[in-house]
Amino acid sequence: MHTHSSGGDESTSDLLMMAARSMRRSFGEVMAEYDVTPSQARALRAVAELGPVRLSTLAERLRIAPRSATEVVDALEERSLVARQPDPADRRATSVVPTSAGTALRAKLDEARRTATEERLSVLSDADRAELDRILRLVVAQE
Amino acid sequence: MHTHSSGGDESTSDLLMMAARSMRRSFGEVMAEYDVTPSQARALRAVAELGPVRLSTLAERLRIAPRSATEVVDALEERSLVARQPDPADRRATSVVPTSAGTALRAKLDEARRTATEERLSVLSDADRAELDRILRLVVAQE
DNA sequence: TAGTATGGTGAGGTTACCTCACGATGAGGG
DNA sequence: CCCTCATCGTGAGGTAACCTCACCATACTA
Repeated sequence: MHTHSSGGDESTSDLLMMAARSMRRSFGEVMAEYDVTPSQARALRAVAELGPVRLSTLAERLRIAPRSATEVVDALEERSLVARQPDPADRRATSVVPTSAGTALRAKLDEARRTATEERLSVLSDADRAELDRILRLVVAQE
Repeated sequence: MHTHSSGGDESTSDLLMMAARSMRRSFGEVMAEYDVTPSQARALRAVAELGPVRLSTLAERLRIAPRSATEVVDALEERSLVARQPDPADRRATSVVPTSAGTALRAKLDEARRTATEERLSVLSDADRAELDRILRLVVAQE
């Protein structure tokens, strides 16, 4: 059994989960201020990144069922953060585009998310920070 | 602006979130095999750790409303993984204890979780692993 | 002992998912 | 050309995991 630790009794993966959760939590608070739910924020982000995108493609990107993409797009459309457009190439499809308000909010949220999450890493020295970055990249890289 | 990276375009916190998500995903698959939902697994774990525990205390530990603790305990009780007992010290309160089946399942899940999450870290050398552990401990330590 | 606080739970609501069925459209074969 | 079959989005309806609010029984405090 591994015992790499020297402080508490949590395993390395526990620590990773704890760190991630605390970040999620603080970003969650920020999102709440903007009155946006996590799933809406994810979807807005994806739409802003993908430009005009089909619902099915968006669903795939968000790893949710197409039906669920319909729902979150409904919510964003109601807030005028995205708009539905007929896809010129396929009359069955609708493509989703961010409105200017959507793009603006996305930028704000992105900034807030960055701030909230990076804040948690601010205790680290530059060297530790770089080490963490390097090691996590190894972990994430495996296919 | 920080640019600690040398590989992709994700920030360090993004990487951390990505790693955590992939771990959650693989553990989720394992839990599904045992037909236990994530919240049930968390609650079972907490009950097993805390021994006989009041619902309100359990709620606090799980960071959910007392009413929600009632629900998850209902679910676990229905599966005979925990039992409700009258608290001898306070007749309003009920304390929750794991059954032997509950304790057994908890051990299995714990092992499965460990395997699933640690698997993701297995690409790391022992030195990197220890470094990651040390650095994450710093991040998590800030109350 | 009256008044207030606390422990658990019924009732009812929300979010974010899901599956299934369906109508509209597209694409390929005979 | 039309018939079949796949695909696109969505209505209908369901679930898990939360929530608040109201309530009753019990405990604590003055």
